[in-house]
Formats: sequence, C-alpha cells, structure tokens
Amino acid sequence: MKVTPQRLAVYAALMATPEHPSPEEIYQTVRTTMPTVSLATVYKTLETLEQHGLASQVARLHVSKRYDANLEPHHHLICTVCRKISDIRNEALDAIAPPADLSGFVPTEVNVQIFGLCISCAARATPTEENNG
Amino acid sequence: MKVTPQRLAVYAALMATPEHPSPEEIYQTVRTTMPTVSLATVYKTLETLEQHGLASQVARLHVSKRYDANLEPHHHLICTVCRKISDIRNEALDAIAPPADLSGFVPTEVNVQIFGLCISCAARATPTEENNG
DNA sequence: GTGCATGCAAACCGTTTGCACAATA
DNA sequence: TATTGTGCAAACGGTTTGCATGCAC
Repeated sequence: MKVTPQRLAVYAALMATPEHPSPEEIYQTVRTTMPTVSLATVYKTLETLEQHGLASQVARLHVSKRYDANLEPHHHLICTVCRKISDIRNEALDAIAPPADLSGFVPTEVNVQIFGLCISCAARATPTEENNG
Repeated sequence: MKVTPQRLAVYAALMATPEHPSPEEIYQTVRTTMPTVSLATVYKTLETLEQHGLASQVARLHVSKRYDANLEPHHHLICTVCRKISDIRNEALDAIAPPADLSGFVPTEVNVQIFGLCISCAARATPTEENNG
C-alpha cells in the first residue's frame, strides 16, 4: 500500500471527526487543504483503507431502499452474501433499552441488525464436510 | 387515498413476500400481472403507502455510504433529522446474543441502531416550553 | 367534472470505471 | 524503472421529477 498525500489526507479527515462522514463530506474536508483532490480518489482511497483494515463502512444496507408491510416493531436478519433481509420477532431484543447516558441524544427506536449468512448462503459456504476435500 | 389497481398490486406484492423487497423487485413482481406498470409508479406508490402507514422502509441509511475509522465493535446513534451518526460504546449492547432459533441463519455480528434526535435537532424540535405557546 | 394517479422520459445524485499522466517504492 | 495512484470525465444504477393523459371519486 503506497503512502500518498491524498491517502494521508483522507485518513486524517476520517480520524478527525467523531461522526461518520460520507465520501462527499470527506472530499469537502480534504479539499480545504488539498484543493486538487478528486472525488473519485476519495472513493478509491476509502475502499483501499477499508481493504487494509483502516476504515469500515457503517451501513451495509445503502444499495437500495427496502420496504416492509410488517409495521410491528421487529428486528432484522441480514445476509451479507445475498443481501436478503428477513424479520425476526424476539421479545428479548424488543426489551433492549437504550443506554441511559446518551449525552443529550433522544432515542425513539432501537433496532437490532443481525448480520450473517442466510440458510442458503450458509449451505453454499460450507458445502457439507464430505464435499469439502 | 385513491384505490387504484397499481396501488393494490404494489401492496399485494409487498405483503406476499416475507423478504423486504426493493422497489425494483416489487416492480418486477407487479409487472408479471400488470405489464404496463411503471417503475416510477412503484416508487410513488411505496411512498404513498408509507405516508399512510401501510408500509415502512427497513433501512434509513441507504442514501450514501458512511465511513468510520473506529474499527472496534460499537453501536450507533442515528439522528433521523440530520442523519448524523455517532458511535456508542456500551457493554450491555455488546453483550446482546443472537436469539437461538434463527431457522438456519448463521449470525456473525449483532449491531444496534438507536434512532432518535441528536442534541441539536432535539433542541430545535422542542424549543423550550416558553417559546412553545 | 375535478383532482389525483399513471406512465414516460429526462433529470438527478451517489458511485464506479477507463484512461492518460504523475508519483511512489 | 516498474508499478500503482491520481484526476478527469463519462458511464452507471437507483431514485426523483415534470408533464400530458387517464382514471377514481
């Protein structure tokens, strides 16, 4: 991994904020000290940082909207391979209370996302031990 | 709210699947019985259904990617107004175990999203009681 | 008959890609 | 010097919008 001024600047911008900036926001930050940087470079750099374990993405559900006719409070199982989302109803999860000290943040809803492999993708990933040799 | 064949079809498609379809997926479903429907109508209908409490969106973070230099496991406070995301470190939340019966789903990570109002937006929404009358 | 919904196409926004040039190692 | 990163601009996919026509009320 080559060290370039752009990569340093992007990484610095990412570490400098307690928030979770979007690529665009990072781009604006970096531009203040490096006006020639391009948005494409910021995107590529963020991906590189992620690959090298120096950054991570917050939300893995951004690709497209997902709708649900189930309006009751529930939580979600999210397959990281096929991106299928399914509901879970679980009283223990429903009972989770927000921590008391949120520094002024006013919570209205607690949602639990359980990432993992759905039954189909799990079967594909571990294709039974006989087939595995 | 007018009842139209398109709206009925979109709502039926949404209720017919246990998954959480994207607008595109709903469009494909509806098209099988109503080939002339347009994707724009599906989008508009989903928004209408949401406004009338007949559907909801699963992930409210899809708008753009969000990066984080904090690689330790942590959870998130998400302001539903300004969309700012902040970390919370909380052992009680870290300790949440996935439910035992996930019907074959293999969990790898549990993430808690606490939606609500950040301190700035909360102050703006409730501008002290003296100002409220 | 009025007003809202539909469907088309273009616009739009966030993201990715291809390529020539420049910088790192 | 060989390789990889940068910056530009175009392409791309998902989403939204404007507008003329059609339908629900």
